[in-house]
Amino acid sequence: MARSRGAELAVLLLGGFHTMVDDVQLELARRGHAGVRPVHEFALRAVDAGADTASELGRRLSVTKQAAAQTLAVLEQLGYVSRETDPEDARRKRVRVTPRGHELMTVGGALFDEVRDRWAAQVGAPELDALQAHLTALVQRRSFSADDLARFDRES
Amino acid sequence: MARSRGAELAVLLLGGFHTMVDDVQLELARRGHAGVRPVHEFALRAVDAGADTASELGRRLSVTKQAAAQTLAVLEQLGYVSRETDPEDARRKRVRVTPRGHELMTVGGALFDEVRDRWAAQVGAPELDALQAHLTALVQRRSFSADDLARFDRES
DNA sequence: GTGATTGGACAAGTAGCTTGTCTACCTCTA
DNA sequence: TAGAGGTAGACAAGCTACTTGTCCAATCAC
Repeated sequence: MARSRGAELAVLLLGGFHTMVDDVQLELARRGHAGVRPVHEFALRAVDAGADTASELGRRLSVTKQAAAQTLAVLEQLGYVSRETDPEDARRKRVRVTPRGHELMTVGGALFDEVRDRWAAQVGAPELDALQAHLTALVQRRSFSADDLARFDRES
Repeated sequence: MARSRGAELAVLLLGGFHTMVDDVQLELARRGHAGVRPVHEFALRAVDAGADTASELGRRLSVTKQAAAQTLAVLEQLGYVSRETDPEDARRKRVRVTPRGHELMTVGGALFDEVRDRWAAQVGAPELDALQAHLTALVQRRSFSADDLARFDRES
């Protein structure tokens, strides 16, 4: 039974994501950022973009605040964020990205770009640009990256 | 901090996969196949393609045989596969896709194709064909779908 | 035949999420 | 200004899908 073109496409999309992430993660580990999962890096970006409490991060990532708090606990333990009580609202603990966290974001972004460059060399830059533009149009209704990332986890 | 084009692409790939799968899964549930996760459908295809024991399925999906056995137990409970001892090798329990299982594969494939058709209508059929062809070239080193799917799980 | 390999099963552990519950704190309004 | 309702965070228990470890029975290779 031949698989449908549609199912093939779905697998390719996931495979493509996975290919990129695996490459990046391997290289991140070599550069002193072992144990970082995709969700970590994207959660970090969300924090940096303003989701500076567990509850808010949970909303952005479409997970419960408890799950977000767990992610933040990991990020804190790895030294990527710090937490301090908010002087203006004693309920809150404000989360801030540490210098090491920013370094991870910078290095991670650069590594993703490197993978993309290799891809561009393989299929042609205009073709890859078109691919990305089309995907953007097709996926635009979806938020930030949200629960997509929340659902992508396990790591080697 | 602007996200890198590379990281954007990664998110788009995952988002695209997720968009397709969500649509298909919703419709499958409406058609009497509630509770089916992507890994189920793809495991079913692997079984149908010859991975007819738990150990072999585990190898194909890059998970342990125990994990594969658990997936098969779910598939069996949902009526998509049946298991019987192999008369030629008393260690084995041969797994076969039931008629209901084949129906799931057929319907699922058609639903994926429908999503793809909608996408083709949105960005143009030649453009989508090109996108898929390029992705195929970029991802070709990866196996079947393998651990990509094994890592994609949780469902609403 | 005997040792190594394989398939399947059982058990325990892990990771990351969930829901539920609780307390402390803030905000809005009568 | 008191009290109702909402929000932030923490703790606990439970779920799911995976893992590793162990075991036994059947088969294979020499």
